[in-house]
Amino acid sequence: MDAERRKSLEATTRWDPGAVEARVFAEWMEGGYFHPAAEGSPEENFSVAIPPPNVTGVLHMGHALNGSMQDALVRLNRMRGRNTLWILGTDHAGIATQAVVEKELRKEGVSRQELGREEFVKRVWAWKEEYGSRIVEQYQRLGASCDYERERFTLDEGYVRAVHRVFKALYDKGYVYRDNYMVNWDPGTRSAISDLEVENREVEDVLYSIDYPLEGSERVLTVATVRPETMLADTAVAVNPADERYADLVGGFCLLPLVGRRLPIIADDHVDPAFGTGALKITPGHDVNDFEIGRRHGLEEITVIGEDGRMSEEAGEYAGMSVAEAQAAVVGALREQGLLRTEEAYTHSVPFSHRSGERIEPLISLQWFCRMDELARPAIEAVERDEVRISPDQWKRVYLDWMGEIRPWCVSRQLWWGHRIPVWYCAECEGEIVAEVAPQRCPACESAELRQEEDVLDTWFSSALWPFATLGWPDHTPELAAFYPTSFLTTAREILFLWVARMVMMGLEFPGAVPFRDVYVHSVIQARDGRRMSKSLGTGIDPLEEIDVHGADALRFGLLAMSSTQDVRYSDAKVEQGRNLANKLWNASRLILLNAAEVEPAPRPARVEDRWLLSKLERTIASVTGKLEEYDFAHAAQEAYSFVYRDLCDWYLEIVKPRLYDGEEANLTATLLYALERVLGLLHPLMPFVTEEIWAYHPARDGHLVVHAFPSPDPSLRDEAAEDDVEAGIRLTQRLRAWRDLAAVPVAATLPALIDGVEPPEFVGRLSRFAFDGVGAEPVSSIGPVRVLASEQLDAEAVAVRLQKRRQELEAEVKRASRKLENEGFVGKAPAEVVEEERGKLERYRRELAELG
RNA sequence: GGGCGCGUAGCUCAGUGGGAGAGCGCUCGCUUCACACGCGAGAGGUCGCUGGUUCGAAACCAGCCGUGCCCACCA
Repeated sequence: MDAERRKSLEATTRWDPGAVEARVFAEWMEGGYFHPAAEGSPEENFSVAIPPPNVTGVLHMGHALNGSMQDALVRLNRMRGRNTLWILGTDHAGIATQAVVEKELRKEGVSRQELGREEFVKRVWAWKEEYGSRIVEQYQRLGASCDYERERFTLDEGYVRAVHRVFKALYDKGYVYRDNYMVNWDPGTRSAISDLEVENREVEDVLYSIDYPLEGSERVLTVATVRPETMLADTAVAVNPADERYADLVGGFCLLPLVGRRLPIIADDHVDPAFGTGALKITPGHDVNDFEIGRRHGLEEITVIGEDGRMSEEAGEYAGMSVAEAQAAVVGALREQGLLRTEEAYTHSVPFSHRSGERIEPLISLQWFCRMDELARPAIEAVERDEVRISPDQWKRVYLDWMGEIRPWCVSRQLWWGHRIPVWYCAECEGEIVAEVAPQRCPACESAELRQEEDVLDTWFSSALWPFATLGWPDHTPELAAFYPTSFLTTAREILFLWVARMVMMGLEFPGAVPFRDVYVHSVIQARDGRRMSKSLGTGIDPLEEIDVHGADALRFGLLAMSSTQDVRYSDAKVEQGRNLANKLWNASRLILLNAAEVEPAPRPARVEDRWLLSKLERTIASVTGKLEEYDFAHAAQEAYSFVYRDLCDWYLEIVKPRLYDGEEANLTATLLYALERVLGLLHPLMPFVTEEIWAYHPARDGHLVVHAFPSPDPSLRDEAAEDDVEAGIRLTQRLRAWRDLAAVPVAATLPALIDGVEPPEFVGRLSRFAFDGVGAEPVSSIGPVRVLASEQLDAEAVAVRLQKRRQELEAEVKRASRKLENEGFVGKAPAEVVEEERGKLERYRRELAELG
């Protein structure tokens, strides 16, 4: 270390992440450490595909947690010498991105329709070029060691080829088809959406009972509905076939009020005789159940609500009204005619669009669908056989349950931004051509008048190809050969079906192998008050601000430490704990580095505390590494913290300070430098910046820590005897300090004492300020083997209080242990070693009590 | 309607069959030559409730109360 650097290290008494992080990150990038060669096999290599954030996105806590976990594993494996790739990229996010650009246009007073499709898509690309890398830069602030040179986008050129290849293949197999079917229509985005993008909310509606007159009779059939406006599209009334009340009416007709249409009365099992009157109006055009019933009975499908959420021409006098207006009008008319029997408040769950927040309007619409059952079968088997391991394991069941009941996926969206569906329609022969590239002529009739499908694909259709499309599939690229299947995936549970399950299906169907070996479903970090973190609720906490204030290492540590298998509230305290740990590490390292002699780092224990430290370090390395491997990030972080604070700083460094300041003991500095090197390596996956920066001052440094060897276990350094001896010494030191405190001894006073029994390690007397060479004076108290001698620094009364307290503690313990040992059941049935242990305790307590007198 | 969680110190959370733990907060004491983002010592808990299993339960079982999430086409 040259004089300049030494001076700077001496002066920097606090870890200052703001001054260091950007520089260290730039060094990593320059070193090219994140950009592996496409060599080796997926079995030897380690690869992770990042869940691609939306291009419109800004880094939120979910990304930060997810990223901290992935980076911990990526760095661990890179340091272990594996060829490691972390694939990065962004998602074109159809609806979100289109909405952002449309909003911009509105400010300019232009609509996308006025602009036209081609121009609009150009505008979105321009937006993407300008703002699309924002979130990627934010991942860099976190320290994420992604391969930024291989960044991908779900709409880039190669990706489009992959999507077209997949669409055509699924079409050729008959999985993808076009059909008029009931879909979840989102009036907000004016597009169909999939079942998974629908969320059900409890809503209070009014349940209306309406009388439908029977044809040729004075009787009426009373039906119940929360959506009277849809009656305009009714085409039947259904009753349960077993319902005797209506048996004679089945096959007859009733008359639809307001409209006058004759409605057949049909029997269907779906009808619950116990609900309402047991008669159900059937609206195949606007209700999912009714649609199914209608198809079973061959009913007419009438549509009275348009895609704009307003009543259509078919609604007659109600045409043009909003759904709410039509409802009021219909109810008014029914009331006037005396057909409205009852109105009651009714709470039920109603589908809403997850995208726009608007109430879903079930509509019959011509859309593209993908049949899923064939694709699901191998994806179920792969998880059942643990070829894809999902943990924590309750999520495996959730995955399997959902896959078992999978339904067709509506993949078309009425948007402009996205993968335009590669289907062309011939104007001449009306043929349908599915092709990977735009065809020039119709293969059937040679016509050149071809029109491409207007709709685009669901964004999740392209995301489903992420792990292999990013590696160059459908080409046989070196990247694909080296890194597919990927090793590991972390994800939030909300996209288990939307994304993870579909990747497994597509991976098996196309490259023909599972996309990843391990899926870890992490918990949700909630806002401080326990609500969801959400931008709209204003409950989000900005990870970038946390990084500004406490540093990236602090945030990473905090997030990992607070993560758990259950959802947790965001804990500022844990982030501060991380910041404190970074600072502690920095200062402990300063102590070592500024006092280190010029020696090779090596474990050269000279005293029992050295053997203890090395043994504890071994234990910690094994344990922390094991926790990381089983994705137990919280305990990995806590154990690393505890080692650094407790074992290394509070005890070992305090114990060896005199030896260190002496500067004559080469063995000690060799051991310290060795321990420091291993600690930095161990902590680097969790806290990359501070560890890399400290490493820059380490005399053994031969390159960046990011590619330094991760500490491998060295069982020869385990020493249980040293651990026992030093830990006994630590406990004794703590008891002596507590004794002093209670006896109100001045802090600086050194108390005379002597040892009766086994000599404790040297540090005990020093750290507790007892001198064990006392002679002559009278013992006033015993603490283990230590006999405290009378001196003018002792307040007799305070000592008496202290002794009394200890006596009471011991008496309680003796009582507890005796009672246990007098219990015949315990002595007779508990394992022998448990009983033996209890006997030992009792004896020790009795002995100490006797010593106290 | 079905499923999965959770209820432990003032707060946020670990612990899942043998003496209640961590971080933060709180109290007391420290200008100790790495660090006050520090050091030392403490206080603080009928482990939601009720039963059961067991020599022994915070942990296992049952019921109840409270609370969160996911899935679901009964108007």
